Amino acid sequence: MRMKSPKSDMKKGIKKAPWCVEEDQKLISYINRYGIWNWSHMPRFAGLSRSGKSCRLRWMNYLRPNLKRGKFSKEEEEIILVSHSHLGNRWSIIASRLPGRSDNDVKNYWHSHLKKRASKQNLVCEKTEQIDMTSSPTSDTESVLNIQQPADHMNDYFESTFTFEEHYSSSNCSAITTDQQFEFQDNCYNTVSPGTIDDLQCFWDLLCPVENLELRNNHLDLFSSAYGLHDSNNESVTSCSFYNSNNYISRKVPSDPNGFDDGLF
DNA sequence: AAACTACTCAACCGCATAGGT
DNA sequence: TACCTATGCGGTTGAGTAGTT
Repeated sequence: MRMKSPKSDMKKGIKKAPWCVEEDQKLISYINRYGIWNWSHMPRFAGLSRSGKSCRLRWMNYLRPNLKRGKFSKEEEEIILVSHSHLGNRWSIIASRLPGRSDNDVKNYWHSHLKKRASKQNLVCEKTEQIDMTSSPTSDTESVLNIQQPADHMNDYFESTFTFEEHYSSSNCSAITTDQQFEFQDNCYNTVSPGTIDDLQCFWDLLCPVENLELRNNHLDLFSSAYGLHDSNNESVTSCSFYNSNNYISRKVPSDPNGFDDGLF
């Protein structure tokens, strides 16, 4: 929507205008293939005349999988209202309680729909009353604030890569129960990735253009992994997440690299 | 139908912070 | 320790759209 491009901004050949379909497709296909490893270098490798910031914003607010479009539900409105009354304008934290909504969405919705309503109901957060994160929530809001706690834990674990909901959005995965959520959470905590996937990604990113190589498997990219897990038989397994152009898929495979034989490497 | 107004929301800006050198 | 770079966040802007007169 913002169309103005100050002359100073044009110096570096960085485009500032609404994204077109072609640009979206370039960004999506790049991320599908290589994942998110460096926003600032991404535009150059993806062939986009955009800043890394702009690419990140476009992806986070508009292009990433499982973003909800359309109207906010009553429940979502309530979560925003109650959360804002305690947290103030901490949109990213509030948005983390609303799966599929970006902080920008929540912020816009607040300003356009909820601000007036909240002030009428005296729900606007006073600066002096902003929540002390170390204190317990009051009893009347506790239930609302706790609704998304399991998802929050998972979001913390996966940080900027993908959310718990996205992780389980694959059509290959049936509905996930609360017990399964906690089981997954317990499995994932305290595990440390040796970083080999990142190393491999960088290696390919650097080598492919130079050597004119193709990844052996470009329709199913390894997205993340967690080592040091054990299955029900106490066998050592590695939890791997893949992105197959449409969905995230989670699989547990034997930790022994020799047992990892699905043609990826 | 035209003009005006209010609203929506995509996108940019500036700042704070973290991590690397 | 200082500096640099990358990232994330909240504030703000302004074109497009919907509603009203």
